[in-house]
Amino acid sequence: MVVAMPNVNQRRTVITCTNCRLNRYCLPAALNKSNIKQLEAIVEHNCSYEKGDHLYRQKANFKSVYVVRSGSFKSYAFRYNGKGRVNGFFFPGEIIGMDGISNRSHINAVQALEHAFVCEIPFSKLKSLSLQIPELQHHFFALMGKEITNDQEFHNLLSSYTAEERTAHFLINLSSRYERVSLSPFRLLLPMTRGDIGEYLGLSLETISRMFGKLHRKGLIAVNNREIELLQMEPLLKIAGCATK
Amino acid sequence: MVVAMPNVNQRRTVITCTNCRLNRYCLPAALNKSNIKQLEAIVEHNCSYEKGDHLYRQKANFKSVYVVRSGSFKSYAFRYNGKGRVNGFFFPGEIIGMDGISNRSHINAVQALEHAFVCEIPFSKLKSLSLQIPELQHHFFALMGKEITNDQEFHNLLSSYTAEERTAHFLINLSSRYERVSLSPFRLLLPMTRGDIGEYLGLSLETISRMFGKLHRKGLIAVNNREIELLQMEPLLKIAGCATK
DNA sequence: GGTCAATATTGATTTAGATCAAATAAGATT
DNA sequence: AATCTTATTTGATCTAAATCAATATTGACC
Repeated sequence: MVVAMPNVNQRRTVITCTNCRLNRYCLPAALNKSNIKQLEAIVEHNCSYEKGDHLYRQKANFKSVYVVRSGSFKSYAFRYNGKGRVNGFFFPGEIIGMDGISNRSHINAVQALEHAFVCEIPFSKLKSLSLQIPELQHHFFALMGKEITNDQEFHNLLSSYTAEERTAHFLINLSSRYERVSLSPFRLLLPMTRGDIGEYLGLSLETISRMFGKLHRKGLIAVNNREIELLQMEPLLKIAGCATK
Repeated sequence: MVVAMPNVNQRRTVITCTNCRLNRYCLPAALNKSNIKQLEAIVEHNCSYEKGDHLYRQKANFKSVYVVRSGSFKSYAFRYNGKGRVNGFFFPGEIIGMDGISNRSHINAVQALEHAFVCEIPFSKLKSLSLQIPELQHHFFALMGKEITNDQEFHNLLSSYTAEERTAHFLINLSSRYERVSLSPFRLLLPMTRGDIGEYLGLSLETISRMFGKLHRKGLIAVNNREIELLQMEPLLKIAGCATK
């Protein structure tokens, strides 16, 4: 059902895939106008979450995948031994919930880091529609493939990068994800704590703080609590282990 | 095309999905007999690789996914800064190549660790067939989903487990993968070097050797070069951070 | 505005695992 | 069998980052 709920970005307008500002980055990107209408019909637009609310919890039944419309989320999981925590952050245009596809239950919990809206897409309906629309099937395979390559590049990072390299990589990565949805790539407002970043990067929160300090002293970034400004991209990219074109 | 090539497991027999000893673990698992025939028609059975041969290299065009029939492979990647290496091992029944789906080019290279056979499945044909056979589409989504959850659990391991925990986890994980294809889960013949394991687990090769020694001194495993015997599963599972049912 | 709790910084100390360095041991090649 | 190369083990030392500890800052709530 399409709901007439005002949203941070598009007030007083009925939200649909057709008029959504993120449709270039989301599932509709692969579809023609009539197919987008079909997609719209299965999407629950603009579900609202407050900071700290859970989108789902560990072991919850898997029913849907979700796309962030505004705000941000973190996913986390612990094993029975208490180890392990944050394993992902999600920003507008990004898909949440693929951790439940194989098992029919989610291995992670997902929690809003700030007030946020998401669209919910029931997975069984998405699969049926994918059988009718080859482009949609193709696109969803590609999205899952992207998730796989991202995770593998992260494996690489965790198994061989120093604290400074990980921290720089984290900032560069956020920068490009912010840029993708027309947020400033040079002025990052972090919705997560140093502790969250540390768990995500396999470092202690103190080390994150120190690495921000180190990059600041090198003149590469400016740090003001949760606001990080990227001042010199070239050296940052180099430290992050990204090709500098 | 079906080829009459003798294979380690099934000599003097034409290999097809129907008669393959791995068909319970592979794509046919989800299909009925007539659908399996359709799948067979698009699979290139029994491509042979010698130790050290590459299945594909980094940045190679993505055309197919592969299923290991016998033998084993490792995947690896380096970034331009030289960091990062082994990021996966593949055993019979497991799928290789999903690192190429999103980009149409592979981010990893994949190399045989010993003499091996694989089946090659052209991805465009697999996608077409998936549009006709909903069970196949469902199953491939599930396989990709499984890859995603595995990678995320590995994120957890690399960001919060000690050297001993990682090493135990590695052994337990191999054990269950061996068991799945009817190999002994207690007597592991490792096809990879300590260096490969180290790169995979984000540890030095010396540390892998020392951890094998440590687990040996605790009486949990016996080590004879590449042959590892798991002597006490319960404490191993505990160290590995797995629930001991 | 004032109190409390959560978050972040900074310094001192410890430590797990890396690195350096030999010495075996196993496989491959002739 | 002898040689060479590659892989493994083991010990000594070093270091990056964790941990411990204290303080400072920010934000939430009454």
